[in-house]
Amino acid sequence: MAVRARSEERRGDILRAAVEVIAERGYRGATLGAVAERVGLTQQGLLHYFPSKESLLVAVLEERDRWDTGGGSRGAAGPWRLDLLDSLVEYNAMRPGIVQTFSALLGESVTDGHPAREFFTERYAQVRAEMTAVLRAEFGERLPSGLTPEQAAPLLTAVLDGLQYQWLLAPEAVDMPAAFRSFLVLLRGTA
Amino acid sequence: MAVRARSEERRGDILRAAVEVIAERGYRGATLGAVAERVGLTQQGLLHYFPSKESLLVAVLEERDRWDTGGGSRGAAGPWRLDLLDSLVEYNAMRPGIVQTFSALLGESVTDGHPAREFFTERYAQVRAEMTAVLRAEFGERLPSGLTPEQAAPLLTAVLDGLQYQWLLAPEAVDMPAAFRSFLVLLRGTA
DNA sequence: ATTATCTATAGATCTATAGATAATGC
DNA sequence: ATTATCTATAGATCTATAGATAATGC
Repeated sequence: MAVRARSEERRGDILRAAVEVIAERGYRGATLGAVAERVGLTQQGLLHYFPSKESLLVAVLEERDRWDTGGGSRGAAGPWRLDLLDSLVEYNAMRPGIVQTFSALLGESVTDGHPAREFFTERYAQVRAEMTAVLRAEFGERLPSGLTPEQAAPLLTAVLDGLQYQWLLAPEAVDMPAAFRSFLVLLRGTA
Repeated sequence: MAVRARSEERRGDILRAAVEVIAERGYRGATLGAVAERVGLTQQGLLHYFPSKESLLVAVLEERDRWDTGGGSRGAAGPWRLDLLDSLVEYNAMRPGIVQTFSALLGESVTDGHPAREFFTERYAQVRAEMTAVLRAEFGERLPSGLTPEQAAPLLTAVLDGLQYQWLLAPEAVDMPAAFRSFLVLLRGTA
């Protein structure tokens, strides 16, 4: 039990280090050696915990999934509300590292045969469905603009991602939370 | 003159091949050998035209700039209109390769010290300024929602990028041009 | 002369496998 | 026994430099 606990701890350390290194260099640019060094292991020592580079990426993505769906503020079915999304954006604005990791991975994932491609494809289908539910809960079948929740959901999703890139590239110039609130004004039809 | 012409042609071929390979593997994953092979050269032969991998990337980005600013439909100062943006999105939806190249590069560019980072930082500042001008031309100082053009411009930009990722990951599920038109509905306040 | 390409190769890395060694838990 | 790590290393690549060779334009 104690051993298992220590082992789990080690894996957790490695995952955190991997998230950092991916933020800095992307998945393709990340090396097992760089991740290992960050937790005080040799590259071969790291492979004891994750038998291949791809298995490490998969673990990072799985943790992300748990974080997304297990996080306290909502259940897996997602009782998100627009104002909670707002808080999420504010929260993200305080964690540039994680935002950078997943923005880099999303970008890479559109290339052919990328090991995260399927993850993101499924994830976005799910996010669109959730956003549709949020919008329906907030506005019913029609937003003030006349759009349906199904029409607005991909836009809401796109704004979240697109703002992240702009903010990562120019954090001084782009106030991500304020911009997101402006988008909510747009959805609600008026200030 | 004939030599210069042939040389320029070769460089153009190499650039096109580089755009393809970057779409498939990103910049970090792209190899000079893969690009060279696509134009029937050895890797060392390619280095005669571009002395380093980074110089090839720079040339790709410069060509993109020329394409963006030199394209027939507007001058460098950018007499864009919202309905022309609409056409641009439709045009992009027919060119998944190029969209993939620049979406992959944007994603990579947020990682530390990426050679395209400065390019994208400057480019987005410029795009936001242009979008602000477009919105001001269309709506004046206030959109129907009450937002200022400055507030709406990053959102317009974000939607363009975010929709591209969703579309690249699931072209069957996401109708990018239709979604963009929905966003225009949102900006205009009503259908 | 200059331009276009090629062969050879140095010098770096990277992932992953093999196998040894030490420490831990029954 | 099992777990945790390490050293050694095979096998692939990759970028970039050096220098030869052939072709083109004065």
